[in-house]
Amino acid sequence: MNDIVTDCHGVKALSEIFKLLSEPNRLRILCGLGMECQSVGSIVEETGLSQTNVSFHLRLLREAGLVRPEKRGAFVYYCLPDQKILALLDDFRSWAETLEKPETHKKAS
Amino acid sequence: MNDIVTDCHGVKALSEIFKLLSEPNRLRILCGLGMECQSVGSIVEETGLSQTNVSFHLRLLREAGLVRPEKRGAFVYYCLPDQKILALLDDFRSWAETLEKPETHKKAS
DNA sequence: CATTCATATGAGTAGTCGCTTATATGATTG
DNA sequence: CAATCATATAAGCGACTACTCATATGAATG
Repeated sequence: MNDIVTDCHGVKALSEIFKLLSEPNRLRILCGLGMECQSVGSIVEETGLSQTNVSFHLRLLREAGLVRPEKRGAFVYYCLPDQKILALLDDFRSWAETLEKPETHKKAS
Repeated sequence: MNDIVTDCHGVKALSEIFKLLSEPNRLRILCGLGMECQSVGSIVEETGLSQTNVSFHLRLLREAGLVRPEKRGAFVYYCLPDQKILALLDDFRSWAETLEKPETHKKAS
């Protein structure tokens, strides 16, 4: 019995997570939530995105279970279900920094 | 310069990596490379994708440094630059399985 | 060198994504 | 309950993506 990785099952589900994380603004939202739960308005303020846009992204993250809403009066606070993702993101980032991109052969004609 | 980017630096680069990983076929290609370097033809066979399509995906992965080409006669073998990515993918996958997706409120009206 | 094999590139296209401009829901306050 | 605040949804548009077909490059072989 090989690894998940070796026989590649779960690829579809994994790719969907990555698709969510592939949007810079969504990634910023998640990063901002790292510290503590935040209201939508607070996220709007912090990111500089429109309220509509933030709501749009939050819905996608919410439906995937990447963030969890929490009603507090008229406000909705969004939280990370666990902190593990922050560590994962950090691992990924430090690994990504080690990647050597090949030369981009630009011809001076 | 008040920025979230200071908090979440590297977000742009990270999101680009995730975008590459967000395509199921690319993820499968990477998985297949986990064990050993493979020729393009071998990847085509293994994935069932068209040769053109595989070449297209390989270019993106190559340009990002996620795979490395290695000429062997008329063949080009593609390899992972390091095995770390396999561990990262596996970490991500097992974390993803713990995510609880919210109810999708279907009204039977 | 001409042909064949292995891979790469380019043009075109259907579908998806992210964002914007309205508008709706639902809670709070007077 | 009317008005306002906080958030969510809907429709539409431009940009991007993944794929296909056609073709190009470059190595191996006769």
